[in-house]
Amino acid sequence: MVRRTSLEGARCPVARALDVIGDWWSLLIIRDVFDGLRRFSELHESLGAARGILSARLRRLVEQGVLELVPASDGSAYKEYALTPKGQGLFLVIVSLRQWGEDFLYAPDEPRSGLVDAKTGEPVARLKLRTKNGRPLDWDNTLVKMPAE
Amino acid sequence: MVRRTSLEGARCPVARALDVIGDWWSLLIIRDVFDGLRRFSELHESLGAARGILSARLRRLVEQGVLELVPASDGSAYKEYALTPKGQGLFLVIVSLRQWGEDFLYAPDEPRSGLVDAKTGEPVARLKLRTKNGRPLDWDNTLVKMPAE
DNA sequence: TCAAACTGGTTCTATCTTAGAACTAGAGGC
DNA sequence: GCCTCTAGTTCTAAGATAGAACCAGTTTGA
Repeated sequence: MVRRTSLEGARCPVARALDVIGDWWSLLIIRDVFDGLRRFSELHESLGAARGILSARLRRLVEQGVLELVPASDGSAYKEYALTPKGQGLFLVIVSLRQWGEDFLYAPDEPRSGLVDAKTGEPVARLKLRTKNGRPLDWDNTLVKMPAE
Repeated sequence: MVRRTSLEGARCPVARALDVIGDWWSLLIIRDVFDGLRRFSELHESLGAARGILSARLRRLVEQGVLELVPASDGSAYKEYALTPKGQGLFLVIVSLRQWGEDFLYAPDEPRSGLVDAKTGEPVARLKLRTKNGRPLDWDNTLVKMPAE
């Protein structure tokens, strides 16, 4: 880790989250696992990260309970990486990053990939902020309420 | 930057997004700006980042069009940082990180902050994945469709 | 008015991380 | 059994960060 100041005990959930998956490679690893890559060598080839770094990141993600090592699905004696429920919970983080990237980081006419319903091919809708009652909300109409303490 | 391999031209929007805001400090800076902090000294105090690092990150975020320098709102000759539309687009990324952090990074009885409607105090709902038609969807029923090329 | 303090940085060095290559132990294939 | 593949570990050079020191322009206040 480069940031020597750990955010582990921070009051802010965003800071805590970034302390776990806010480094250079973790979210890309997790994206690849969501995309079906499981084995060390697959991840190494896909990401191009140095093996030492990849190894350290995977170990940390396992320690943090985001990934777990399970027996390889091809029946060999090797292991592969799988998302825990905690790791699966990161899907919307990936989706929000994807949607932002599609909106602001592509030339207007540049071809781009898109997330679709695997069964019907129907595109996934843009994520939307709503109140618990389902009323749409903009960011400038929100505020963070601190615990009563 | 630590990652020497730039992801700028990557085909994947997640990779492009992380190339812009995937470093150690950028998302925390943006979170603070969403929370109303604007001035260099406010951000420095809130984040505890070294001044040199904070300065470099802010400059990069301005270059990337995520933040912009505007005249300070107190009428002084100083400037302050504000979110551009591109920066405002990151709100759902912050919200998804916040919700994940609240779900998985807090002890069950630990007090936590929450995002609410500023006008009514009504809590913000969990983000939910849906198809364009509004049908709820789980992560394991999605796939990434590549452009026709 | 003019010195002191504040703002918003820049620059410096020691320390830590990363990239990339070389090396290794165990599993599989022939 | 021998060679290759898998999944790492270890090594070094190069690059990034933390924290302190420094500095120019702005504001305060006696």
